[in-house]
Amino acid sequence: MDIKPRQLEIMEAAGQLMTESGYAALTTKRLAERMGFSEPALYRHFKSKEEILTTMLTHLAQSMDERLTAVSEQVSDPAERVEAMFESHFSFFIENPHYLMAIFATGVLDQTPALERGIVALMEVKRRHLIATIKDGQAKGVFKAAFPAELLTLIAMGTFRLHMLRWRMSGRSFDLKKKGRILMKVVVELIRAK
Amino acid sequence: MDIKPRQLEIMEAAGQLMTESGYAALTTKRLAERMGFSEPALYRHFKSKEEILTTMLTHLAQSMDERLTAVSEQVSDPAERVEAMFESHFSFFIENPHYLMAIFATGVLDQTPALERGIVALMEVKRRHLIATIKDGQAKGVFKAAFPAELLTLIAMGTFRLHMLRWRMSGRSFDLKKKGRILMKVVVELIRAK
DNA sequence: ACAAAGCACGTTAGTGTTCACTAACTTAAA
DNA sequence: TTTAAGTTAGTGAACACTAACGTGCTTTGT
Repeated sequence: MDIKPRQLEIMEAAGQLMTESGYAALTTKRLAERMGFSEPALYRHFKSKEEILTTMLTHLAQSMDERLTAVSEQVSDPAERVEAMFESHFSFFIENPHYLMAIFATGVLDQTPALERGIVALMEVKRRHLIATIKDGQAKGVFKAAFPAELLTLIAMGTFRLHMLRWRMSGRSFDLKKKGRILMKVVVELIRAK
Repeated sequence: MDIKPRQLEIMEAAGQLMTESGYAALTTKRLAERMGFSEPALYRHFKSKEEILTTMLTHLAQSMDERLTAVSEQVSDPAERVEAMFESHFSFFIENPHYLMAIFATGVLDQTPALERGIVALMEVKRRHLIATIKDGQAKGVFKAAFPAELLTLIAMGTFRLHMLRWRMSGRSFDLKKKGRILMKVVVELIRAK
């Protein structure tokens, strides 16, 4: 499925609205307003509001997969690779803040199974890359092998997510990337084999 | 502010609806239906829908504060205390599943500042208790002193939150407490001074 | 070469549904 | 007789979405 420029604009505007003021703020009226055209014009580009969001999520999952694959190819040391992956995340979300909704929207979207599935799929992409790296690190003796890689992965992802959430709840009052780099470095040091 | 029995019933029903099917599922119509009376009867007990939710959040924050204070008094060893705190959390949410909404609803409620504030306050309660315990542990040489207690706290809380989220997204398909106990034990071992 | 047909992308006006909440009345107990 | 806790009926506002129409560009048949 290829995405047309206008569709991309709409997705960006939709993400902006959600990121700024939450899921409930994303109404067809406001979205059309921000796009500078009338409400029904939206339906020339997407068949429903739900389709806008599912398209965003699959698009995001794909680009994240590519990004993390690139990081894996470029950074060979597992510890450095874990840090690079999160660094890449921070950069991405700072450059594409309209996609932040995918991280914060959990639990909002439960009434629409398609959206829930999209979010789960996105988390699975990140998990897959991270767990592979941590297992690699354990095999190479870089990370502690005494604990299951699944649990270490969960710790790293959970830390990342809460960091993002706190950044948002604070009204973006601190440097996400700078603090995040320090934080994820602590996580890496904690799981590093001494 | 004391809470009447009928108010408690309504809060419980509201929490159930949200926990089962998300925030959007909580409508005055459905809530009245579940309570077995008509919609306007709700307004004899709460002046608005928002008040139901803010009351729930402050009520929860208070009971959580008491619970964590009790744990702190009963368990003196910092490492054991951290584990006991999360153990207490798991037990509480299994016994009071209607309060799960407070953990999952983040980002849903942004349009209503009062709710956002309630959620932030709740997280602060948990954070305050946890950080005090971790600092205590660092002072006693139980936890690694090389990293700021703030960051270790964030790692522990983030891990807990993601564990809860995964439990929910899996359709409660695993034993929250059993897996959670193992997971939080790993976190404690990671931050333990060797 | 060029009109006709089709299509992409807008418009205005309006659909039915659902929402949180209110007005006014009833009833039983204190 | 006041009050707490219900009722029926209905409010306006917001929601996602549709019908029908306009208009200019591109493709196509001859």
